[in-house]
This record gives sequence, structure tokens and C-alpha cells, in this order.
Amino acid sequence: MNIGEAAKASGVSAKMIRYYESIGLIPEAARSDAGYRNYGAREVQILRFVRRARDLGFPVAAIQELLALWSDRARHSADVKRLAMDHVSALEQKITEMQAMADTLRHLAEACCGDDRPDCPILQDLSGD
Amino acid sequence: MNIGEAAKASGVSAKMIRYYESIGLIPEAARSDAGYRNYGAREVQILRFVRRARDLGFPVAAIQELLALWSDRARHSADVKRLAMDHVSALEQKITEMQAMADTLRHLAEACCGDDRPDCPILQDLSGD
DNA sequence: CTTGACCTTCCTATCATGGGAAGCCTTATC
DNA sequence: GATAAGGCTTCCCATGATAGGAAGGTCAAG
Repeated sequence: MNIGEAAKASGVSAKMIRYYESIGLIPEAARSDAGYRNYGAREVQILRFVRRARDLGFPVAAIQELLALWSDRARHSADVKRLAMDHVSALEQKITEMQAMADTLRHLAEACCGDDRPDCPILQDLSGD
Repeated sequence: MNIGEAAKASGVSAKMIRYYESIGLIPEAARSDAGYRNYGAREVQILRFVRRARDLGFPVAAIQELLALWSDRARHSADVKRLAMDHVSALEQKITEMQAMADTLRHLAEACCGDDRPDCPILQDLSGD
């Protein structure tokens, strides 16, 4: 399987497959005589794992740990759970921050009549009242 | 006022002040004979505006528009409001996505006993069941 | 044997920010 | 007046994950 087919089969773009290989997230692919990367079912499975983890917002560093745990038969599920919950915490912190921004802005915007007059509490707030 | 003092007064780092100038977000600062940037109250006010807008998560492109509206006495508050609400929409879309990630992960983690055994529904999900 | 679709590597860009080096300027101290 | 400390300048590099593109090699079908 060439990289394009592996990309289709895994949902990871060829560009990203090469990138993941270059940073050591996934092992170097075998090559054909012409230098083309070769992928089998196993490699596609790894790529799918990576894609699912990315879809859940895991940073690449965390995916590296997840992959290591995945292939470690003696793993402790506690380690996986901790990784997951750390990520949940990070997500929720960002969510809280963004929610605060959205709330503030929505509040200001509600007080803005939004017509052709220049007076605007949003700008007033940004300029420090 | 040198750039360091302007940074302290505005809460924008000297590094970022130079960057904002280089991309044209703020006008080029006046210079002393030795080439040092000079800032006055007006410039600090602009920097504070930028910092508040950044704190609310506005991307630089939006801040550029906000600054233009701020200095436009004939502005329509509707334009400001639209900018703000567009940003709120962007924030809330990201929040929704991240909330979905966090919910999924928390759900999976709840089903993970998190002890020294290897069985883990999180890895099971990532590997495609 | 040509054409088109694929592959390779390498460079560039994004967005906002920080770190650091090399060299000049200013201010205070001796 | 010399020197040291600290601030300023520009320029380069790095982040994280992704995309775009150029130049050139390869494969398969016609």
C-alpha cells in the first residue's frame, strides 16, 4: 500500500503521515526499491489510532505516550486514565477561559445598540472606559 | 518613554510591541537619535486597547478592524457589534468541539478502572474497538 | 513511448509568542 | 574619564499541527 492509499484508509493525510514519521511519532515506513513508502494493515491501524487521538484533541506528545502504552501488554490502565484525565483538565481549562471571553463579549454586545450611531460599549470597554 | 516602560505601562511585552509594529497593527513608533522607540500616553492607550482585545481572544486581524473603528468617529456601532458577535460565534464553536472531546474522554475514563491491570476502554476506543 | 497520476524531498506559510545572540546606547558609579 | 550594568536595536530560531507548492523521479495504462 502506498502512502496515498494509507492516507485514505486511515484518514490521515499523506502530508501528516510523513510529518508524524519525521518527528518519530510513528516508526519509519518500509520502502520500495524506488523509495516509495509501504504500508500494511498494522501501519494503517496505528495511523487510525493516531487520528482518533488527534480527533480527541490529544497533543502529539500525549499520543506518543498513548501509543507506547497501547503496545505495552504490561501497562497499567491507571497510566492511560491519568493521561486522559490530564487532557480533560487541559481542555476544560481552555473551555473555561474561552467561555469567560464569550460571556464578557456577549454581555458587552447586548449593551450595544448595533445601529449606525458610533456609541459602542464594546469599544468603550476595550479603551479602558 | 522607552519600549520597556511602555511595555510595563500597557501590559504588552516589548517583544510583542515590536511585532505588532512590524505587521502594521500599530503605527511605527517615533525614534530617538540613537534609534530607540519613543512612546507617549496615546501610544500606551493603543497598546492597552490591543492587549484587552487579545485578552478577549480576538485575532490580530480583528483587532486591526477594531482599531480602525475605534479611531473612526463616523463608525457604525453595528460594525463593532458584528465583529464581536462573529468572534463569539468562533469561540462558541471551539468550545462546543472541545466540550465534545472532554465529554467523550471523561465518559471513557469513567469506564476505565484505572488500576494496575492493562485492560482499558480508552485504548480500546482509540484502537477502533 | 508518452501521459497522467503518484511518489520523493525540501522550502514556505500559518498564528502569536518567546528565547537568544551580537552589538550599540545610556546611566550610574568609581 | 573609564567601566560596568542594563536597556535598546536587529536578526535568527523555535513552538504545534497543518497545508501548499516546486522540482524531479516512478509507475501504469494506453
